[in-house]
Amino acid sequence: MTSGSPIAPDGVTPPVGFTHHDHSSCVVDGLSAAEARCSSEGLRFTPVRRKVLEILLQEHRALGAYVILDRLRDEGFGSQPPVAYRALDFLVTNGLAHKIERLNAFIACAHPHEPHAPAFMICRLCDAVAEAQSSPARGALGAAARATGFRIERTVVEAEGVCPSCADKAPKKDNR
Amino acid sequence: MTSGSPIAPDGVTPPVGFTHHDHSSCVVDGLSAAEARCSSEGLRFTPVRRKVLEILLQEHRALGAYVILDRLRDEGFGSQPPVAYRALDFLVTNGLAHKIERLNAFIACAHPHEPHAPAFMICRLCDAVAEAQSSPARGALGAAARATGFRIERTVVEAEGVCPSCADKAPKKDNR
DNA sequence: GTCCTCCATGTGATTATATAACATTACAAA
DNA sequence: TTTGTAATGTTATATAATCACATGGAGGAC
Repeated sequence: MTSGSPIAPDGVTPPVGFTHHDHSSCVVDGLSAAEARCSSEGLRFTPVRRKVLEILLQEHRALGAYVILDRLRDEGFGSQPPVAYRALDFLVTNGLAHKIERLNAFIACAHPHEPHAPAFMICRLCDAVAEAQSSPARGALGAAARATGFRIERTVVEAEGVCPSCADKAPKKDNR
Repeated sequence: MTSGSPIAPDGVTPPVGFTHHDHSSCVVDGLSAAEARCSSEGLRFTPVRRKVLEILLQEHRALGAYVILDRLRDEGFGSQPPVAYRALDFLVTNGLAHKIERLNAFIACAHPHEPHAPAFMICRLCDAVAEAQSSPARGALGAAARATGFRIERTVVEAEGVCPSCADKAPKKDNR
């Protein structure tokens, strides 16, 4: 979506989130993609839901529900937890946002156009989160599932580590 | 570890957890493996820690910290949250147990012998959890990490779905 | 347009999960 | 035996998520 993503040597498109990019377009594009999706599917993209998505789109980090709630209050919306949780539930259910289980926090979807199995890279130094695609059915997990007869419906794939810019800043192996 | 694991057609050893097996040996073997590991590495396998691992080993399900805490109290240990959380932290840190992030709950490690990147299959109907191996560096996530320069230190891989025995009981596609 | 229904929002209260801070006790090494 | 360190216990609190119920607003049936 964002223009100018460099193509890595092995042909994989690296995800946005750790790299410099035109961030204002993230917000604008994300909101209009959501708008399109909701109108085409008959979903109600109400002010709270829109505002929550906008808050999430403003940073490539996962935000806790209570941080979001604080910002909602500042904007004049309700200030009780269900306000935030309901909007987040709507966004997650409809693929416009994801929950990062490791952090009990939420992030805007980077690929809101089509259904996908997301995977996340979480920097433990700067908290940046980048979304990539996963292919859970392939690989060791898929093989184990087939071997046991387990039917996979949804996957959580999250990698914790150090993003490139933090690795540059602290070139030593900075294991906490 | 458990004797008699059938080998699936494609050569992958299916994980214990969904299949019938000699469960008493899970507990016994798990405790003695932990004992061995701790003594070889100079770790203190204290009564609370041992009891928590025993509680976890008793079922192939993830248990919340407060469930564990209840059982600890029944056994005469301290009854405040840190008692459970500290023991769990010890077990997780030393690879004797894992946290299932999706459930905010804990499970005994099924492969306590060597370092590994675990993957879990969680049945949403009966709550059974089986541990398999993952290979995060291979596959799409590893490619994305290499493409961005992200250094993976730890991965969370959890699949939610329906285990074979629940699928047999409710053969229809039982999407909740 | 009016009514009606459904869904969304707002609020207070509560439950669930996890950590902080500090005192006390057990262990092991010198 | 002294002494430092790690483990345990307790009180209190922080953080995350849900329940239950009242209110309000958008759209369809008529």
